[in-house]
Amino acid sequence: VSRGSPLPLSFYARDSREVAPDLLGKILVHDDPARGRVAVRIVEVEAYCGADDPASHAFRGQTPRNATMFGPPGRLYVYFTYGMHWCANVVCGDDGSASAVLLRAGAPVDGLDVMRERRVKARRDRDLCAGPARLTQALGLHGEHDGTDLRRGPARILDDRTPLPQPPVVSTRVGLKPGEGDESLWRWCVPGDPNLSRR
DNA sequence: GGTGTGATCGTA
DNA sequence: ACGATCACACCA
Repeated sequence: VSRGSPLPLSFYARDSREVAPDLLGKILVHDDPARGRVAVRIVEVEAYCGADDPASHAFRGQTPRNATMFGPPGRLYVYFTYGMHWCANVVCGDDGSASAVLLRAGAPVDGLDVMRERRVKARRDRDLCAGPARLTQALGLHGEHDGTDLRRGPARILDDRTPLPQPPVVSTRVGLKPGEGDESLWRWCVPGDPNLSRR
């Protein structure tokens, strides 16, 4: 089901606002040695723009937590928040630019049974990956996957050249404080997809 | 469908 | 103290 080719480094080595819409429709896979393969098709993303973006973890400079953001593109930046959730980003741009794309939602395509076990609270399948922390939990990703090379695994992004059903729709980012970049149109999603974090 | 609130702890 | 969130209660 989840097949495709890794994306070239040049795909990731661009501004996150260019990479973000291009990530829609791509396959995010986690080949867990213990649980097997789980995979989703990416349907919702947000761009975070390094030191210039007050909403970005990179805004206040490099720390041990966000170091992966400041590294080379094509890696996974996984962070812990609200004392209980993990969220995952794709590192973009040049080495040191700290540009990244938050993965906010996916359409499950493989390993549905394992996702349901990991996300016992999900009432229906469309809740499995509808949200950044839900997606990360369903895929079985956490702190140990911070820094993963997305062209190598165990977490990877694949392109199976499936066209989007409709062109991406842009909107404002979710969960930001007023005045800290909340007005920027840096969220993209596949319109009408049932797995979005907001309907 | 919508809104409001508590959980829970690493980070700065 | 606060957070790139979630689940649940409750109202419509």
